Amino acid sequence: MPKIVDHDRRRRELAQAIWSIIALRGLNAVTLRSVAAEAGVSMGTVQHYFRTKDQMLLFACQHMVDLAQAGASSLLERSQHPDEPESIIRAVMHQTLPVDEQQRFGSAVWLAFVAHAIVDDELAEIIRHAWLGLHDILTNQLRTAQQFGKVSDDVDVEREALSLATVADGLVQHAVVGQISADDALAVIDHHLNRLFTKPSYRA
Amino acid sequence: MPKIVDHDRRRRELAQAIWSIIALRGLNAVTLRSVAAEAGVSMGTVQHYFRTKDQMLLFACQHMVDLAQAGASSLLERSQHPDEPESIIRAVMHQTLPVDEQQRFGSAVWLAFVAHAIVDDELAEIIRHAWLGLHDILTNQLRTAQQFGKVSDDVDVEREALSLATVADGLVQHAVVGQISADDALAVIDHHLNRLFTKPSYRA
DNA sequence: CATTTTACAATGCACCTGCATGATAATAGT
DNA sequence: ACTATTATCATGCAGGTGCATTGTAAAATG
Repeated sequence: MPKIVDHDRRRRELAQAIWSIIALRGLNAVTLRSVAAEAGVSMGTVQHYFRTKDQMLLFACQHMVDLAQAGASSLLERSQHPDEPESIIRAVMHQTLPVDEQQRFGSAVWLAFVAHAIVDDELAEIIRHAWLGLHDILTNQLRTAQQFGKVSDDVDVEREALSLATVADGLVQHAVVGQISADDALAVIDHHLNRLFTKPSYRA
Repeated sequence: MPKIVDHDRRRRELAQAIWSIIALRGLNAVTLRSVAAEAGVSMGTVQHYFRTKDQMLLFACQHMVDLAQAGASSLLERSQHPDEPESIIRAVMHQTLPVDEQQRFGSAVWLAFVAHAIVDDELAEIIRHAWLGLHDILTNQLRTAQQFGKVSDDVDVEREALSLATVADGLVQHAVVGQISADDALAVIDHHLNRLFTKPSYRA
């Protein structure tokens, strides 16, 4: 095993251990030793793949962003018809909410990263970039929807995209802390989207 | 000084030191020693007013909630005319956003507490209770607005209150991490409120 | 086969952590 | 004035922290 090791793959495996610790015990429970134990390796191994703890956390966050963006990309490609922006936006929004245990897991980790980004500018840079990606997807889909007459030309696409993104993030907060259920969150999202998209007027 | 000491007042002073550390260096920079240094006292003094570090953080969070609720209460009492729910809601929402340096400070601390609440159920309880208070204010004002015909009877007050609260929280995230400016956040809030409140139809 | 490279582990170290203990001084109560 | 109370401090301690060093064994390379 010792020579043919895919470093990035190994780092990704370690990232999952990091996520587990963050979701279950919080960010300050992440130590070289706890990560090593969670991953079932020695501390030296963790050090071998991450020069410092900071870089370890940055990678864990970046990898989470990468996975989310990959999911969004596959979601975009899977939609053959480009005239379904509403379902695409709805799917993207649903993807960010803690609808199942795995997503709840991810939402908790993400929230921890966002909070830590306040005092870690490198982390903030990663998060801002991720948000920009989401923003681009939303604006593109909204513009497409406008072209197909599904969304009124009066709406400010930029503002609406920001609005949708912030609603999702706020809902994640409330859901993860246990204030609301995932269904409540979905209802709010759907309510927003229903107001945004002009329903097909019943013409028979 | 040694006998006539208002314990709660002292704890509130220490809470401010804790907030400073959280906002500037994050939650895991909060230690008995750092709090003592920030407050200009010895570590023993901090221990004298908080039995454990956990209780210290809980008090710091609870006190932040108390201050916010006091601000909201004075805001409600200051409005003589009960038929101004829109301005009240707008003021409450603006109060949560990082519009000035002090609010930015508070928003950062609050976000740190929320994120930590994921793995600290006592903290989560405080936060859920605070959110409930905000929710009550919003629903009450929305219902009042409905009685005065300022808000359509069609809107689901509960859902709309939750929607407003989550929008604010999401905007706080984006603003504190530097993705958007406070003005951007205010614009989104105003946009939401403008859609919610029926404008006085130009009838002369 | 010899050698270099490399994945992984074990350990040591200076520092920090929360918390407990003991000391000091100043006041409140009597 | 004496004593008990208490606010504050200094210090000690066991455990945890990130990181550096060293060791070891298993391949890949020539």
